Amino acid sequence: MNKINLETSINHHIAISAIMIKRVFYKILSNHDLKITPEQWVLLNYISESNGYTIGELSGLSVKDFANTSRMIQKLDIAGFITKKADPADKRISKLYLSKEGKDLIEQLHQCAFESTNIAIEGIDKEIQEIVLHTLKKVISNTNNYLK
Amino acid sequence: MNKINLETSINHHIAISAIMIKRVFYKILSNHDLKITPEQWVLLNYISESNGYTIGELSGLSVKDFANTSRMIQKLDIAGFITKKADPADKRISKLYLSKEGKDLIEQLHQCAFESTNIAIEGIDKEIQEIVLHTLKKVISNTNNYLK
DNA sequence: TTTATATATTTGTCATGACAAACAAATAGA
DNA sequence: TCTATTTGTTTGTCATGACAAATATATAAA
Repeated sequence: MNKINLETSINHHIAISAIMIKRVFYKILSNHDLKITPEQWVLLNYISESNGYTIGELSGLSVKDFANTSRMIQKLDIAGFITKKADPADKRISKLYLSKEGKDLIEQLHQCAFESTNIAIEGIDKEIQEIVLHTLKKVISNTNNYLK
Repeated sequence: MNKINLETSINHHIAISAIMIKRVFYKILSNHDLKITPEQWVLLNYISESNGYTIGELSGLSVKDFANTSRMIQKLDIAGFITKKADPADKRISKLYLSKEGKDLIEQLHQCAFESTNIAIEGIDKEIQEIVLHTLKKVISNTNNYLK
């Protein structure tokens, strides 16, 4: 039998790393008294980088389920960090923008993301970081191809 | 400002990889008609490796929240894959064992885990895999130290 | 134009993750 | 022994992930 050993499984360690990184990010956000989640931060970050993304576009960019993205956007909207502008040409869609509060928030979020990244990669050579990043992109592409 | 670029962020790519790997695992489990989740598989795997873990021990091993581990164990118990044996010396704890059904299941799960691992790491050199594994362990240790 | 299909989004449900609170049993201290 | 604290576990709540179904609008086909 092909028995998996979790202790030497890259898949498993990616999963654990992801959980731990998210916990650190949560902690840092909490330390900064920011009422936002790591997942919401990803969406806000994409919205801040371009004007007028739709929920569908954000869902694709952030690799999140369409339905869940829709709900997260609702929360960001209710919290007042984004504004939705209905598209006159297509009544199904809205385009998303950062509000003033969202713009203020995103500045602080970049700082939090910076802190959590530094904690995670502390003591890891730049060269190694490049190798790992490249390998993770390969993993993402492998899994993406399988799921297509 | 220290602006994070998600496209070159190791943290972000670890998160995305974890999501994609889980999707592949879900898909494979579904293909095999196995009514179990990737998270439950991790718990079952630990239970299969040693006799009589408690929920607390499993929670630590699997890096999962105690409360969530407790609920997942309830589900595995209800589904009939494990059995709980009350400890006569300490009435607070139960020790967990695989049932006959659980033992049958774990064989198939190893095969699924093997498949999903192969899909994820296809085309990645053994050497690189070692580097990535080692780096992920460093990330886990870094984040763990921060959260302590 | 009318109907069928495709697209964008929302809603519902169940499993899991984080976190706080409740509980019961075990253990330490007065 | 009795009380306080610790330990192991369970329950409650909210956010997210997966997935199915519903809804509304757009577009293509007849």
